[in-house]
Amino acid sequence: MYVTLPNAATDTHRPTPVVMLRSSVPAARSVRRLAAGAHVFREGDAASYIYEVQTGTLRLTRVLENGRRQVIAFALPGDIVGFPNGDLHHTDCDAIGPCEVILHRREALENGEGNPETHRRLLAAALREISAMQDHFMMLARKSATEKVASFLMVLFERTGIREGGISMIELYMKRADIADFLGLTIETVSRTFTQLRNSGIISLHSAQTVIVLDEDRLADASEAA
Amino acid sequence: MYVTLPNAATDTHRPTPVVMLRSSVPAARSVRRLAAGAHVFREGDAASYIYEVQTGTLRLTRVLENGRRQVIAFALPGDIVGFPNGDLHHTDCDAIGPCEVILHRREALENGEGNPETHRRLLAAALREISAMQDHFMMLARKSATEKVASFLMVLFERTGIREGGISMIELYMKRADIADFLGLTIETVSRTFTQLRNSGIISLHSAQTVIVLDEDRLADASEAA
DNA sequence: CGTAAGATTGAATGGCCTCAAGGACAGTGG
DNA sequence: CCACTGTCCTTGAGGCCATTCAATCTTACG
Repeated sequence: MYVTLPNAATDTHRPTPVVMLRSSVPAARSVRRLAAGAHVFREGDAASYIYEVQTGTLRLTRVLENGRRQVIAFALPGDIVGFPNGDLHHTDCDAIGPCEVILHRREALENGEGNPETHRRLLAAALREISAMQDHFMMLARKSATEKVASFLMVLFERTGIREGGISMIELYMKRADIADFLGLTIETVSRTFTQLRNSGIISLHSAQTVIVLDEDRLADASEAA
Repeated sequence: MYVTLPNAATDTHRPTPVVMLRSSVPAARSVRRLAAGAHVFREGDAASYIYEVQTGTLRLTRVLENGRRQVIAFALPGDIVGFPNGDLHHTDCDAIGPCEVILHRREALENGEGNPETHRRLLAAALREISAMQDHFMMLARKSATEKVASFLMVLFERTGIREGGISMIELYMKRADIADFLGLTIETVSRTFTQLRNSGIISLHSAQTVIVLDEDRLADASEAA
């Protein structure tokens, strides 16, 4: 998942309904269940598979020797991760919570392996990935802390938000540290920004992990530039 | 071109020698010459072609309605740009100086169009692009102004630097504003950082566009964290 | 209840930005 | 040849936002 721009010309992630997934994936597909915290692959691992998230959330990270870390993306249901560069994976990937992922052999992307439809889907996912990352550049380079956090919540709400009895809520499966490393901020700044959005009456925090969206319009405003 | 990390596990851009390009591109390829400032494509244009830079430098940009701009990448000889998302281009692309680009039909990436070798090359370029952009995230999110500018000069030197009579130099075809929008800084900060590197004796400025690298080791040090 | 991990809040610093002015340089026309 | 002009680059002063360092609060869990 990337925090894209509201006005982006490309609709990067129309969330793929599970039903659609079922029909477009060969019956004999390989599915793996992952416990919370389980790693899918590590930087330097041989890239044998590409992974399609069915349920749960994956986290892609990169680390520098000096400890600085960057969360590249959160992969939500419908997202595809693990595109290789050469023969190796170039990020770490682990499950934030319990997950189900579909495994695609790398060859399915490279030559279709006899299934043109899968080939097309994987290639399209790779190209969509490029576009989404370009949008994400804007975030990291040009947005303020408030804009970043608000954008983050907007995207998360659009993709995994729940409306229930007139209440709009978001479950944050990731920790503050993950959000900070994803947005290029510190934990403290993320926390302060949540507090600020709360004091503004835009959101409410049922718990640290559960966000209630009180005013979607003002959240959208906060995610854009002044 | 992305400013990647020195310690990145992926060698994203082994500069492809022109000779190699020649041999791997079909003889009947389509080449286009571009004048300085000419645009290759604009956001929203139909993506009919993918472009491989042979000579010169291309600039990929994205703009927000409020004027904030992000330079996504500089494309140097050997780089491939214009990967579509859906049927459209999602960035602007123009030539910074006179350029020669090779045109590949979009179908060559999508189905090989009867040439498996070209298909393989384009797909590999797309995957390399993903990896390079992930590295670039580190830059935008986690590096200081000095580290950004030093990294930028390092990459540019590795890819287009000239050693001549014991002198190492870099031609900057792009303006300060382009560098700033690429690194997520302001023009003033980029200029000040150049001055600071000059005062440190790490570089020297023959002109605003010509950088002499006096101390490669210290430039490398400046590009990494403390 | 005690411990540990995560989240929040406070105070102070600093790095980058903003606003503003001046300098370098090429192109143009008198 | 030389002002004139526009563009780009540099430099300065001041302010703000995010960070850093540090302490407290919350929550989960044995």
